Amino acid sequence: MGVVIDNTYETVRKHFIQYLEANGHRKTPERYTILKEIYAYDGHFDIDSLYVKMRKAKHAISRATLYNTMELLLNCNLVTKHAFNENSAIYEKSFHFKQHDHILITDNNEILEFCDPRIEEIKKSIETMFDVDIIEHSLVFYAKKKLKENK
Amino acid sequence: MGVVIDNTYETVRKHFIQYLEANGHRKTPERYTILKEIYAYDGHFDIDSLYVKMRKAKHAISRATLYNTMELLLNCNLVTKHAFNENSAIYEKSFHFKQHDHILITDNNEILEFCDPRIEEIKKSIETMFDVDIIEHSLVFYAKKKLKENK
DNA sequence: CTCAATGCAAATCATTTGCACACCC
DNA sequence: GGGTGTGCAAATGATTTGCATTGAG
Repeated sequence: MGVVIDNTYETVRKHFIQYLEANGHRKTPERYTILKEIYAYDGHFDIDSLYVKMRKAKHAISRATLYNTMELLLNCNLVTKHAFNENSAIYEKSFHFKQHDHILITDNNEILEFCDPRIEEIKKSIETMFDVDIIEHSLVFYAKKKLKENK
Repeated sequence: MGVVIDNTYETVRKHFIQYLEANGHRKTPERYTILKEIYAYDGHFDIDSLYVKMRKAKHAISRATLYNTMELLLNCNLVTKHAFNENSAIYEKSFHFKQHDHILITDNNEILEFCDPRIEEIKKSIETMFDVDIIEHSLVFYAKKKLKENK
């Protein structure tokens, strides 16, 4: 019961290779390294965190290459990009992961995830009402943790 | 039937004055000018557009002051700030306007607005499920206009 | 008078770009 | 070999900051 989803690095790498070949991009070691490090992340990350991670792992990969490669990974849907805060973009790996939306705990910048089918319904209504095709959406709740009642 | 809502500049100005006094901020002419120009806007705007508008109206107000004042106006809920695109922030006046969410038409960066009560329901579910208080939310649909069927 | 607010210019920070060199194809 | 990809450093663009001056209270 339930679909077995395979998003191990090996599978994801194959997907990336397909994309690179289909679009005439070179298969450089840097690109694989970046993909691997991204898929080793548990949650969300920004470019600077990724850059530091690379440095610690002794990979001499420049920021320019990180930005370049993120563009490729976005195009083949292996990562997703968010603009939660106005400063730096936040990314997360996204291959075969269940689509979800986010809750930002403003106290500590913690990021939670949730799925709610009603968003899909709203989306359908909007498409009909405005005669548009919705390509994607972003729903973020900004919240505070409820204080424990120590009555 | 229905509540009469007053968001003329005069009323909004009173609200701003209350806020300034309550927080010990000075009532400078620049602040009133900025509020007035913002409320003369029909839709959304960014800081640069506002700056140019000021210049054309012969108001010698610096960008620094614009940024400062936006902060005050955000605090007293007279404007709302969005991060639709990752570059520059987008603002809109918000006093006693019906809360709404946005559709971004990616072809031409047009911004549409909609209200859907189901978001409020989702919000309540999330608050219960995660034991948090949601302060605000942001829902954006990125869409393309549907091509006319000329069959 | 005093200190917060302003205007200007310089500083910052994420991201982009230009260019010489490296290496995938 | 040829041209894309890379690293580096410089450029960009939005926003912030430092500081001398102004003016609201």
